[in-house]
Amino acid sequence: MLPKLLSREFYERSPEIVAERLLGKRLGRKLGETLLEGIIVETEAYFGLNDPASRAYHGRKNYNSAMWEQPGIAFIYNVHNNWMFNVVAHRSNQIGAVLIRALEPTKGLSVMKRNRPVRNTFDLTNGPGKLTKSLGIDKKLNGISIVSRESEIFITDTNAKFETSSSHRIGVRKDLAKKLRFFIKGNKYVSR
DNA sequence: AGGAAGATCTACT
DNA sequence: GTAGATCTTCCTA
Repeated sequence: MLPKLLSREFYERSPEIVAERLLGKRLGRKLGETLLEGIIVETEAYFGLNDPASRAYHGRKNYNSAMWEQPGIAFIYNVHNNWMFNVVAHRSNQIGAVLIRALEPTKGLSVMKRNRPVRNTFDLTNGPGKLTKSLGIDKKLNGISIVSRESEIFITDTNAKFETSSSHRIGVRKDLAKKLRFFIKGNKYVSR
């Protein structure tokens, strides 16, 4: 039996809830015939106009418009020459996204290493810019749906059990009072 | 034309 | 652990 694909409804909740619930889920990336896969081990939630760390803070622009659109699509943008992969997540008529910060790679490691040559397997996907490089994700995939099995990127459910923890978001200049970074406790692929 | 950015790498103490 | 260079993308002017 195929693992259960996360539906549109999964993403139609506050980014904070979705960020926490995405931990332990399986992220699949189809590259032609090849399937790359990893477990999501670290995420961050971003809100809209009231969140100074959010790409949406300064209002809707060409590059950030995905954050206003339908939950369950990819939102990809560049920072310091690194692509950031986010999933759009918010309640209806709101704004928000979840940044995928780190994965534990499970399938297609040799292809990932070709995309991003590193000595140590731990360095393959333990940061937001690293995992997009390893998985071959860039702006071309901005706005694609990830709630169909035909998608180039999709996320499936697992029944893994683990402990989670949270902290303030990494690298942001002005963070909110809430802790919006979530990670799997003790996982070796968490970025720090 | 200039600047800022949710990062990463390298080279250190 | 921390500091500095990086040299893309998209913003504002």
